[in-house]
Amino acid sequence: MNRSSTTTFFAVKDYDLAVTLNSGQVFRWEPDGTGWVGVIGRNWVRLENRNDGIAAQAARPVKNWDWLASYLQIEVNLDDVLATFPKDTPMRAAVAACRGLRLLRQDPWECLASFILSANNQIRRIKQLVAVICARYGQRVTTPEGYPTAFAFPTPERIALLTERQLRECKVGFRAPYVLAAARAVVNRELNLAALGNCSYEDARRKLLKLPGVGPKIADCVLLFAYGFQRAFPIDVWVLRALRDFYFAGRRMSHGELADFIQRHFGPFAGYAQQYLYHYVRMYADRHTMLEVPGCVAHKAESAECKLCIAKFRRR
DNA sequence: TACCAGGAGAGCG
DNA sequence: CGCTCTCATGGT
Repeated sequence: MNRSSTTTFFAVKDYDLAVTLNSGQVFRWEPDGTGWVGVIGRNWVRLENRNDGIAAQAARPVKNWDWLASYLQIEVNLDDVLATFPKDTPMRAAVAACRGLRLLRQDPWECLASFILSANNQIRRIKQLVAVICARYGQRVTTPEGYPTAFAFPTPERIALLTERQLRECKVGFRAPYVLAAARAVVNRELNLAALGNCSYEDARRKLLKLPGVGPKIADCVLLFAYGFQRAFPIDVWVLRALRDFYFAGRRMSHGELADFIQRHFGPFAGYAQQYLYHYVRMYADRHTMLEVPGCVAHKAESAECKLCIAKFRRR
């Protein structure tokens, strides 16, 4: 039995915190020197990469760190995941560019509410919205000496008590009634988030899709990032561009054609592969560089239909 | 100024 | 089914 301590260490290889915490799957982490500070549940945490793993610091002594190991998915052997990816050129390039990218296992309610806020929004702004909502309505959590105050993500009970107006005052815009409806659905037991993990992927997805403001993309984000359904394959604008340009020569695809291809091509860890594609194309966007991907069929053919390359180019 | 953002709902043919 | 418009808001 380990002694209670405010610090611990996870021996793990191929785990890059910067890539993982900035890959658009979570909105609660801020850089702190050479590490990262965030709140998981009611716990303030600081994480830092070491050569041979991850050093963690909490605000209070911790006896059992299982909750953090689960959140970080420490036990996942990344090589086993990567080995299942298709061996095509775009996936190879994405894996090479995103070394150490992992999928977290987040709290379902926080994940659901956060991704409802993500609709037609930008990551930078989603982070701001979440921070404001936590600061305004979340419970304050203990922080170590010298660190600014930190807040937990507000419970569905707390959100359900708010008015749409109060949420709009947090600048969430048209998403206000959606967040409110989700909170109320959880509180009045129309939706049992804890039970979704025991459902099949299809059942869980159907139940999430009943919520207003939750469509296929947001449902798949929650199923992948909070429940670990590895089949879930969120398709946002960037992933759609990546699929279209990498695998369909820049032409438009029907929904059926797309779903068919994804199921056939990406294997048992399709959701993981999706995250690599997403972060891969997005990291070039942030650098304002034109994406010259070996394997980008449309680009290789110098077709004007390579929307991904055009998008990068126009961002300069 | 116009367009975009880890979308989804409503109205239309 | 598939298309288009709209929904707040802030950044480029």
